Parts: sequence; structure tokens; C-alpha cells
Amino acid sequence: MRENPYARTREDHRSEVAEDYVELIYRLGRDRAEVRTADLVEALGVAQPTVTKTLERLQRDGLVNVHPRRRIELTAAGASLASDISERHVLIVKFLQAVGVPKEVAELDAEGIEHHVSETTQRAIARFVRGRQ
Amino acid sequence: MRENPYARTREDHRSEVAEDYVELIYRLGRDRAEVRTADLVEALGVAQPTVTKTLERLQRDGLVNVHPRRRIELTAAGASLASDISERHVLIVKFLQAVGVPKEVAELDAEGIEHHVSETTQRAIARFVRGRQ
DNA sequence: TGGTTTATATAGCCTTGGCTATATATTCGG
DNA sequence: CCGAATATATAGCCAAGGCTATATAAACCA
Ligand SMILES: [Mn+2]
Ligand SMILES: [Mn+2]
Ligand SMILES: [Mn+2]
Ligand SMILES: [Mn+2]
Repeated sequence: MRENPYARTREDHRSEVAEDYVELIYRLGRDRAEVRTADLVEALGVAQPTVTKTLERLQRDGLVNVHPRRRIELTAAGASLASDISERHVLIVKFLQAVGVPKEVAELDAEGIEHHVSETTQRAIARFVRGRQ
Repeated sequence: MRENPYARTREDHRSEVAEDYVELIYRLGRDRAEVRTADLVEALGVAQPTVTKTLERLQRDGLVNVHPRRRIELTAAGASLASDISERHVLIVKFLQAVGVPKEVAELDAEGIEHHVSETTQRAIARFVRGRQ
């Protein structure tokens, strides 16, 4: 029996916030000495209690360790997820740019698209991007 | 000041369920004499009360007219939105197929991706797809 | 036509992910 | 080192979009 596309999309969305948070923590961690709640508030554009509460869920799910009123760290699982989604993000931006989308717009769209690209599609895109360098 | 990609994605998601419902009602309406709740339940893979409640929201927002215990119709606004999103859906499937994604997988991924493709990107994709026919 | 089956509505519950207001802890400058 | 400023935590609210259980209406058919 054929998979239901709407169910797939709903499923994608259940991991979306987690993916964005760990990717962001991962990326910020390369610049700063440590990543703090305020950094995420700034980057995500949501209210501070939203970040605090979301981090609790991510901790519950084993993706981050939060040292209260101090820094936020990725667990091994969190770092692994972050590096996967980060790679996918970069690839999608390149892909969109390759077909003529301006970088700025590609970045905006990729932030949403990245959560809906299957393994199979990711491989096809990677081949395509490689093939035109 | 540069737009926040996370805010854009959150905004996209606020119209996503509406887009899928009207697109589906539109598409089903071409086969069947009339579209009923049960048809949406089947296609979406959610429980029946979920569809009933969602239709109430869509009616509140002026996208559908629900004749209780009878058929569901699109308003002019609903039909217009449906035709836009339907066109985008078809284009994305073609685009993915053009870079080597199997049709089945393209359909699955497109159902999520379609909600995150900007006007600018849609135009670029359309040019690309046209250019290789 | 009446009884059974099927479809829809209604009640009530849950989690996620938003928000504001405010309390409390940490940090920084004088 | 203390007070002000800043950052974080906590309380409490809300809407969306899921769910199950059950009541009721509509459709079918013997
Ligand atoms: Mn994202
Ligand atoms: Mn999405
Ligand atoms: Mn969709
Ligand atoms: Mn679609």
C-alpha cells in the first residue's frame, strides 16, 4: 500500500523544530565560546520563554543538555542530527542557486524545504549539483 | 533589515493545512459529483473529527462552505488558493523528476515542499523546467 | 417502511509551540 | 563589592491540530 503524502508531511513536521534548534546551536557553537538562550531567541525571532520551554522538550528527547542559566550543549545524538540537517541545508541552497534563485531567497526557502527532502531526493540533488560544477 | 528564515517558515506553516485541504477538495471535485467529509478523511489519513473541526476553521476563514452532513464546497477565495497551490504542486513534482527523483518519491516530497517555495523560487523553477523539455 | 449500517457531529482530552507578565539569578560597571 | 542592568526561569494563558468515545442523522435494503 502506497504511503500517504499528507501523513509524511505531518511526520516531517514533528521533527522540524528539533532540527532547527540543533542545527542552530551547532552553527552558533562554531563562532561563540558558548551558546546561550539569548542567542537562540535572537536568531529564531521568538520570545525567550518559548526557547526555554522548547529546550526542555529537546532535553527530554535527549538532543541537548541545558545547564540552567548557563550554556546549552548538544548531546551526541543532537550533534549527529545537527550535522545531517546542516549538510542538507547547504545542499538545498546550492541546488536552488544552481537553477537561478538568488542566494538570499535560497536561504529563506531552504529553511522550510530542508525538512521535507527525503534521502532519495537528497541523493538526486547532490548528483545534480555535483554534475554542474 | 534581513528577513528571518525561521519566522518565514513558521508563517508558511500557518497556511499549510488550509492549502492542503482546499487543494484536495479541488482535486477530488474533478472526479466525484460532490466532496464529502469521508473523502477527506480517507485521503488525509486523519480521524474524522479532525476533518470536521478543521473544516470549521476553514469556513470561519472564508475558504469553504460546509453544508452540514452534506457536501463541502470551495468559496471563490478557496478555489483561487487551490488552483495556485495545485499549480505549484505539479511544478515541483516536474522539477524533482527533471533532476532524477522517481515520480512516487517526488509526489511525497512535493506535498511538504510546496508550502515553502517563494514566488521568486517558483519562477526560477518554472524557467528551469521549461528549459529542458 | 422500519431496522440496520454508515456518515457526521459533538464532547472532551492531549501536546506543541506560540505569547505576556513577572520573579529571580547573574553579570557588569563604578 | 554593591547596585543596576541583563538574562533566565516560572506562571499562566491561547490556538492549532491531533486523538477516542459516543450521540445522532442519513442512507440503504429486505
Ligand atoms: Mn529549517
Ligand atoms: Mn513544512
Ligand atoms: Mn502539501
Ligand atoms: Mn499538494
